[in-house]
Amino acid sequence: MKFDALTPEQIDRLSGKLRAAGLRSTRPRLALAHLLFGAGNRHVTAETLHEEARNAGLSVSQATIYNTLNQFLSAGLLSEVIVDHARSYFDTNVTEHHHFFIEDEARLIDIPLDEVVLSTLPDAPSGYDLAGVDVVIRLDRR
Amino acid sequence: MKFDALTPEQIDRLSGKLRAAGLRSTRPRLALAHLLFGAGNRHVTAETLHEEARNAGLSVSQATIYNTLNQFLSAGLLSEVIVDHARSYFDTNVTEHHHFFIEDEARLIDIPLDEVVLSTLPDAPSGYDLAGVDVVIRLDRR
DNA sequence: ATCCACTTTAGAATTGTTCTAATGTACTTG
DNA sequence: CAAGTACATTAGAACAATTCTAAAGTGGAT
Repeated sequence: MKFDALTPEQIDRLSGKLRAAGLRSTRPRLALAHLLFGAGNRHVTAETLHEEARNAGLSVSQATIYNTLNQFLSAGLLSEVIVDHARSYFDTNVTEHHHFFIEDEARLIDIPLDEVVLSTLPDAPSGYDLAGVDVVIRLDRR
Repeated sequence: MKFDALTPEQIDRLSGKLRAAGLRSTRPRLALAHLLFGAGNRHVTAETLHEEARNAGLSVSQATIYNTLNQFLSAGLLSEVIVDHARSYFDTNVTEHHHFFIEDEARLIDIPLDEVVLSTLPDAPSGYDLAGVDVVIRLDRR
């Protein structure tokens, strides 16, 4: 899955996505965007994405992996999931939703928003606004 | 609030708590236990606890802060809250509950369990057991 | 085609945390 | 209650994830 393997249509689509987010369409960004957004929702860490890139025959530096993930995050193309302070997890699903986290496997699974119903929530303390509600369901292997 | 400032009653109480948790009652552990469990529920990071200890005239090494927090955690005297991958937060409230997190101030506030009602939860994927549900409500200064 | 701002990169730096191994201290046992 | 031993504490080194630096490269406006 080298850069050359992308069809002009794929390039146009990803390029457009980058542009729309205010980012230049560069070769490394296109390739990483293809890995990230090419098929369904994904969860990656800098390390897993870097390895995937290497396996796909791409040579991108670690710094670019970090830069790109952070740029995509600020641009709203990715969201971040905080479940583990050893590693940052990035999620291609940027709509509001929740997560299962399997610690043993360092693996995340999305939970659609409607599968978690919060029927009672406390008011935000005065002087503060609610910025988001994260529900993480931790799982153990049976 | 030096070690000498602890009354024999306080020492007995904290000592008992450490023993009950299977930990030797040592001078640094007693002092840190006093800071942690001396008054109401607390949230600390290694850094805030270390500073508090220094302010209290205690000289405990950074390594002891980390060792002690981790030992208290394994012993069930503390719980850990994962809201930020920059820092580990420890909570003296070891009962099930949830949190407000004010990112700007790096500050946590407990939410009693009954103030968050999860009326619908997804089933754990097959092969896995539910290990815990963490709800974090992120707040912004208005 | 040229230029300029933005990107990428290798490697150094930084940060929170853990490890190492030497010294010190609580507790057991004789 | 002395001595031994298992556990604690420590300073500093090591570590892992991430960010920074500054030099070389590239996209795209002109």
